[in-house]
This record gives sequence, C-alpha cells and structure tokens, in this order.
Amino acid sequence: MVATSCFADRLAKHVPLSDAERKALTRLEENPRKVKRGAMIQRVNDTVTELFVLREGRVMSFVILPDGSRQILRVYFPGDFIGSASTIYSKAPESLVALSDAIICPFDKHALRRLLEEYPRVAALLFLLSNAERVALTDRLASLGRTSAKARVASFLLDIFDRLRVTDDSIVDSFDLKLTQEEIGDAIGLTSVHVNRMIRRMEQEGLIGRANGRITLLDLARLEEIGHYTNRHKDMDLDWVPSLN
Amino acid sequence: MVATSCFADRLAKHVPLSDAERKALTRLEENPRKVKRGAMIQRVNDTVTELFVLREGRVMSFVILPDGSRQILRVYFPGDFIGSASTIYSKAPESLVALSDAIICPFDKHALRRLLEEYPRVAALLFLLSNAERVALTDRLASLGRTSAKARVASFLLDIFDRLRVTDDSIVDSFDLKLTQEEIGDAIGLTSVHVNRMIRRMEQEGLIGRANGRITLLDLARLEEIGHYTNRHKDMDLDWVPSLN
DNA sequence: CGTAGTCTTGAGTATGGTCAACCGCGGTGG
DNA sequence: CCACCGCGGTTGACCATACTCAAGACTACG
Repeated sequence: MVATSCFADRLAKHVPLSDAERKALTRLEENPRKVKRGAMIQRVNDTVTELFVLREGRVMSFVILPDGSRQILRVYFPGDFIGSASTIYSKAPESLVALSDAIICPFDKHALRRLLEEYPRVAALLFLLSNAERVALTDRLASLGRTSAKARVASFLLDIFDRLRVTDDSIVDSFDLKLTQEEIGDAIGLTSVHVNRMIRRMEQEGLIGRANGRITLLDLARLEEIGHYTNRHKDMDLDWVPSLN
Repeated sequence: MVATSCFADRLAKHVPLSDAERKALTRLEENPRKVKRGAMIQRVNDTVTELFVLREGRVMSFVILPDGSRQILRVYFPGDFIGSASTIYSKAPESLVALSDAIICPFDKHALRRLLEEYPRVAALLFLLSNAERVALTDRLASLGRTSAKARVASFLLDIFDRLRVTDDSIVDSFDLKLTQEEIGDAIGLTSVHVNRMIRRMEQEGLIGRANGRITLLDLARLEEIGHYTNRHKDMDLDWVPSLN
C-alpha cells in the first residue's frame, strides 16, 4: 500500500497530477510527526532549514511583539504547506504552534529545491499557491486596516469556513472553529473582550449560531456584506500550470 | 546594444545569473510602457492575463472597500515584480496605479510560465522572492493588528527606507517618500489627519527631519524600537537556489 | 492670481481597549 | 466523591487612541 500524500490530494483537486509527481510529493511526507495541542513546532529566530506539510489537525503561525501582544499571522489546515520562509531566511520570522493535536510532515528545504528542479509543474503549482496565500494576506490586511470590529469577525469566520470547505465536503453551514476568542482576537487585531461582544451581538442578531464550540453561519449573504468578504476560491484557476501530456 | 533588465539586475544582486537566464529575463521587459502619475495600470475585477516588471518610478496596489475607504496593499519600486495574482485569478484582486511617472514592462502570464519551465533556477528565485513578499506582508499585518499609530508610521518609514537602499546605494539617511500623508495613512490603516499628527510629533522629538518632501531618519535605533521593526534584508540568503555550474 | 490639492491644527466624538468581577466547566488530586 | 483550580467566556464601568468635521495656510501650477 502506498502512503497517500494529503498535499498531493489537495493539489489534485485543482489539476491532475502524474504518478511520478504524486510519488515525489508523497516523499515530502515520509516523516510524519505527531504533535500535541499547544506544542511549539518552530520558534521565532530559531535557525530553520525545514518546511512542513500539515496532514492532520490545525496549526497557527504568529509573532509576539515586545510588549507581549501576539499577532496570529495565519491559521493552517490539513493539506497546507507551512514555513516556506525558511527557504529564504535562515532565522524563522514567525513561530508555529499546534492549535490542536496534529500531524506534521517536516522535510528539508533542499528536498524541496530538488523537487522543484525535477518537476516544473510542481514548481508552477507552488508558485500559484503562494500567490493565493499572498492574496489571502492582503485581504486580511485590508480587513485590519480599514474595517470595523464586526466586519473583521464576520470576514474571519467566512474565511475559515470557506477554507475548511475546500477539503471537507461534509461542511454545509456549520464548523468547529477550535479557536478561543483570544486567538480570534489575536488574528484580527482585537482584544478577546471585544471579540466576545461582537460574537454575542451577531448571535443576537441571528447572523450566527453557537452550540458547544460549533459555529453556524445563519445568514451568509449578510455576513459577506458586513465583512466586505470575497470568496477567492471561486475565481481560482490553475490552468496556468503546464498541462500533463 | 542590449537592453538591460532591471529585474535581472535586481536578482543578480543576490545570486549570479547565467547569460541565458539574463537574456530570458530581459525578454520579459521587451515592451516597456510609460505611464503618467496617477494612471490606472490595472483595475480591480478586470480580467487580467498580464504581469509587470517595474522599471522606473513607483506603483502601488490597493483595494477600495464598499464604504469608499482605500487600503494600499503594497508600494513598488524599480526592479519589483508586480501583479503575479493574475497567474491564479482571472479577475484582478487589486488595482494598480502609478504613484509617479513610471515605466512598466508588461508581459503575458504564459510567457512567465514558459520561462519557469525552461529556467528552474529562475523559478526557484521567484519562489524565494514571493516568500520574501509574504513575510513583508505579515510584518505589516502585525503592525496594523497590534501596534500604535506612531509605531506604524515609524516602521513604514523604515521599511520604505530599507527597500530603497537595496537598489540605491546613494541613500544614506534621507529619501524622497513621494507619498501624500493620505497615502501613508491608507497604507498603514490611519487617517491622513492622524498621520500628520504622528509625523509632526516625531519631527518635534527629533526622530525624523523633513525638507521639501525629503524625509531624513535622524535616529534609526529609536525608530526601530518604536516601530518594532526588523530589517529582513539582512538575514536574506538566496543560497537555496541551485548553483550555476 | 485663482484654484486645487495637501498640510496643519483644534474641538468634539466614538470605537475599541482596560480593568475587574463573576460564571461555568472540565480536569485533578486529596 | 467532591473540593479546588484554572481557563475561557461574559458583562459592566470607565478610559484612551484614533476618527470626524471643520477651518485656515501653504504650495504648485495653470
């Protein structure tokens, strides 16, 4: 039996992969490692030469500012490609911590380089994905820079929702956020107290529902309007990568 | 005489390029186009298939939110690679406008694809650069999410300063910002009024000087401390790309 | 010399932060 | 088995940072 690569599966959702490509991608996930919730995977300023594919669970990247406040930079889900900054910086610019029990697959940055040399289609795919990540970041930048607390919460929930749905077809309108309100706040530049106020208000207004940790999005249209949210996944088009034959 | 590629020059500052690579990169800049200050290069939601290398002048990318407010996502300088989102999205997620008279070199996204197929080292380089851009964005994200108005102004000035120095050795401690205070505000999530107050205060405190549009950074150490700024260029290491031979 | 854009400053306001208290729940150890 | 502890959520009172509105000054350019 061949071990499957969740990263390959993720990519194959967009473009067909050759067996050789799939095999090469699987090799990145040869060394899966279990990590417990709260475990530090990478610490800011550590010397790093590794990247990761997240196979299971959730991970976040963040920085701590000198005054102790934290900015969560990105929340990662299974199939995500993590820590590519180590290709260009010798010291990690961000920390990585598991948000839940997780399985990560570390591999050396030189293994990635060889992969890209041998498989130009994979190189093209990674280039595309990093552009998608870039746009996700600019969306949040606009959210932090120019929108109200309520809008930030709304767009954050929608973003997580849509990203989870990319890989999990069973999600219809509710999902496990698995983040504390403090973590939400640290992701969108608010305090936990104010996140709570916003969430409660949105609940009272019938925009969202909550039941033992699960969030239900009750009025997607209004949430998107409030959050000035655009679903980027719809417009994504991976035809740019060379075709298989 | 061969037309030089400012993009190749930029890359060559980090890693040696072969003649063939240099030539291929130069081909991206075969169609330079002059644009006037204020000219719209790309409008959000337009169908796009082009990318650009900025040869001369300054360009910004931004979005306008439904309430009319603007978030500037990135300011670009000569040698920068612009608009790579068009490789993955058919509709532009951001607008591009010239901040000064500029020369841009548009090329088709398929030309880029062919380049990456033929020149894996260039593909690796672009992958690296997009990672550097990603870190620059996360730095600003942390700035917007978790730091005060004064800190944002300080780190923004330092960022521009350091980026200009990458290509312009003549810069010692002063530079032409070429941005209105409203534009600064739109980049760091403040109003022009408040940007003005911060700048004036920093001037009075002897942190910066101003003379007909030129900004002088008088106390780099304190500015870096105030802005929680890290110069990412110092730690950059392009050794990851395959060597030439 | 007039006009438009930018800068500057003040007065008043509001959004979101701070501080503090309390609740509820799940885990843990006596 | 239950008391205790600690974390996360909830709420209120108060505060501060940055926004809004508005007016006037400066500058560049026709």
